[in-house]
Amino acid sequence: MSVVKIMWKRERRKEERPGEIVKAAFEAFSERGFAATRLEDVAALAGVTKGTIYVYFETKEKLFEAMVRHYSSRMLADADAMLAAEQGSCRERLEAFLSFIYLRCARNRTGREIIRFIVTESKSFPRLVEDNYRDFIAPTMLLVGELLAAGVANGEFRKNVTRETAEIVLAPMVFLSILRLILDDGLKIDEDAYVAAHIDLALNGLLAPASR
Amino acid sequence: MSVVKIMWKRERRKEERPGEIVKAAFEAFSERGFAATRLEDVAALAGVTKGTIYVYFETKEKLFEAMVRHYSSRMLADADAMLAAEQGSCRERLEAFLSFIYLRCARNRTGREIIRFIVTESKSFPRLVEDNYRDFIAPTMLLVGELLAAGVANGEFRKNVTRETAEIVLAPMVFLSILRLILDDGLKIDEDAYVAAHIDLALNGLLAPASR
Amino acid sequence: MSVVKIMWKRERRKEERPGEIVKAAFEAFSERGFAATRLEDVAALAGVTKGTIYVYFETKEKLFEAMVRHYSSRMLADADAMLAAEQGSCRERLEAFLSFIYLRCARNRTGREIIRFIVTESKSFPRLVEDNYRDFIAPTMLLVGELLAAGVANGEFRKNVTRETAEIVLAPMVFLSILRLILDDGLKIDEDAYVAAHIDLALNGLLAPASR
Amino acid sequence: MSVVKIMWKRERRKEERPGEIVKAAFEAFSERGFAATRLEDVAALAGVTKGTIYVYFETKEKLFEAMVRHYSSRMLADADAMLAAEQGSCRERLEAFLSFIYLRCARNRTGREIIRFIVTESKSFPRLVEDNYRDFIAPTMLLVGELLAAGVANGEFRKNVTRETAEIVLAPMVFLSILRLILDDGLKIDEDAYVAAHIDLALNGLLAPASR
DNA sequence: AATGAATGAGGGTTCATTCAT
DNA sequence: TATGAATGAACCCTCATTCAT
Repeated sequence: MSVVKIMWKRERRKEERPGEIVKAAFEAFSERGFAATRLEDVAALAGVTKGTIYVYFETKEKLFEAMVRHYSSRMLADADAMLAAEQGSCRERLEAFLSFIYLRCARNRTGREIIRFIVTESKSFPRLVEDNYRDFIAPTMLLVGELLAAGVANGEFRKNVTRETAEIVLAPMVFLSILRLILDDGLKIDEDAYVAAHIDLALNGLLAPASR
Repeated sequence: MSVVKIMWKRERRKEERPGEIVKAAFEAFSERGFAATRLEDVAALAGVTKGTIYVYFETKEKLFEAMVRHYSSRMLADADAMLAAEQGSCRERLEAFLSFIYLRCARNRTGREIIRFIVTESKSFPRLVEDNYRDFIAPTMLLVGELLAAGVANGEFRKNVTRETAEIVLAPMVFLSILRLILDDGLKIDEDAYVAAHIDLALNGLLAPASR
Repeated sequence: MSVVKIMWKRERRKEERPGEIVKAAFEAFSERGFAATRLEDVAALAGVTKGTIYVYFETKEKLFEAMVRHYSSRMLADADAMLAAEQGSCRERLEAFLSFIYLRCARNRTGREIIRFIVTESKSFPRLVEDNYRDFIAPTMLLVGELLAAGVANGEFRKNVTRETAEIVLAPMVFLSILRLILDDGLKIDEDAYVAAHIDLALNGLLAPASR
Repeated sequence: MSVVKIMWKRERRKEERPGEIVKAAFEAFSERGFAATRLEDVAALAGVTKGTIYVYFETKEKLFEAMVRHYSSRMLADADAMLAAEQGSCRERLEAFLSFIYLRCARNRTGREIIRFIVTESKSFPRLVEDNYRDFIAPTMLLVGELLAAGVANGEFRKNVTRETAEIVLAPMVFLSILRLILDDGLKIDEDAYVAAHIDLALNGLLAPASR
């Protein structure tokens, strides 16, 4: 394949190019952040030259935004449907949702890197935060909030669920993402055990029955 | 008289310069990240010129590292002492420790920005993560882990505390930091209520007594 | 039927393409000068794509030269014939020629822009000047010079007509062109009055009869 | 001198640098026009590196504007004073003024190149035309207009002096400038004879006394 | 003949770093 | 010690040109 490639000086692949460049941009920006990434690196990763990037993207900023949009767009997509589809008690539905979101965010490199982009570039790309908050974070919190409220209503959950509980319930997932992001392969954690511990703690708390 | 004054100013400055530059570096790097920050911005904030920075710091990288080291060094310092000093039940000590660490990290801009630096520059400054993990994150987890173990041992806490529980217990604090970092003043959360909800959930869990 | 039509369009296009490109080149190069004009602009104005230009012209330079040649070629064409055809006194013939050349150069956008090209690109395209001087400027001066000489010979004109008089007689026409070029619509001059004043001054001079 | 220069890797000449760069800019922009001139050429001519230019000028455009402003600022400066100081008849004062302005514009390379800049870059730098028209061209025309009006008033000049006469009287000077600009050393004209012929024609016209 | 995706050399601009003062 | 003029490597972006279709 690469031999053929070498023979073809100019490959014309209008359909595929943008996708390849966005993918390369994801890898490059993940590796070094927006400012420190050279467009030449993106180009090299995509197997094109610098100029080609500008055929499809106006500026480095626009490429970055397009890339984040591409990778975050599919995130919430079916979360809603998934939660709606889920049957059973609120507890079961919460467990299912947590498992689902772990899969989508923490245990999925794409999800983790999106989180990194948001933290890393929130100052330079305020829209990145705005969009993600509006389209992903806020709706997720809302979903969980409604689930919690339903649980309180039907007596499954304790009455002291508050406005902040959703954030607190989801926090361990974000934290695991962060730990993976900064420690990479250095993180020695059994993720299944982590998720199980998370669910257990969220549902049952630390206190022994006797202590209550 | 004015001669004496001028000399005084110079003498004092000599001592304070590095500190002023480190402070300026914190502000500048917080605002734009490492790569996008110009040494000239740091210099302007410090009230000196670019050249002066090189009197005290070899490179931009060294300045960044020195700055992070400076601001994170005092973090753990007294956490240990504080926890040791704390009396009372494990539950009380945990509550105290959580409050303490919220104060130190999430509700303190310096702490939050250190978290951002770690997430933002972990790839470019692996030592930053290594040092912080070794000196701060790991010890903190260890402290909490020991506290939890003690609570289990004396019957205060449930028996299913695991290796991962410490991370999960602390996660909401990190998540609050992240939310503040990315939403800045846009975050409409009552932090006292958040901390209270966090402690309540960690101790009691979601499930209503009847559901258990 | 539509097939025939389409073929017709193509056939006709084939003939017209170079002309359309040259026309577009004139507009584009007029607007921004040689260096600052992008071939893409020319293409867009011509209703073709960049590649098409290269079907007809080897380089940007060659296109520019062809364009200037095209628009300046017809300038002198009939000036000679016109002057030869003109009957009457030398004074009448000079008046006729000045009116003619105003029409051709100053009051005609094409003529003005050619003048601009010559001034603008004389350094980068020495041939442009050489060709225009040889084919247009020099012959024009010669024509006027001969007319002036004839006038001197037959007693119509004063005897102190010199080698430089032709340039001086024609200068106001060039100056008007320049003013139009740089002031565009901002030039508030009655061109008819200008031409009349020019002819009057050239023939009669400033001095009142009494002063001579 | 150059030996010394070679030994000094970095010359610090804050006072002289901007002037040297402006001078180099004049040479470079004269030679190739704004768009085709590389800042590196300017730097080389000024004996500095590209970066140094940006110590003193924000952009290439700003440098160009500063350069034109520098070289055209002194043009009108004393023209007014000169004309006011001039004694004698209107005819003598006009002759003196024409000689003066030939010296300032046509026979002075700086003056000629300013004229070229105005023609060349009028589209890209409208301010260049505006400023020069307001500060130089319009006042010059006004001066000459007043002189002509005075001459008409005192009977020296013919009564048919009009609004356009000033332009026509000055045109040969501009035309000589243009010819020099485009033909450079190729222009075989005796400038003294040209000026003399100009003045003679302007004053006396072409027509022989008998023809009037 | 016409297209337009792809190229890559080159230019404007930035900025960490140096060093004479 | 402090300065800031000067440097030059490097980066983003442009655009004339090529060439497979």
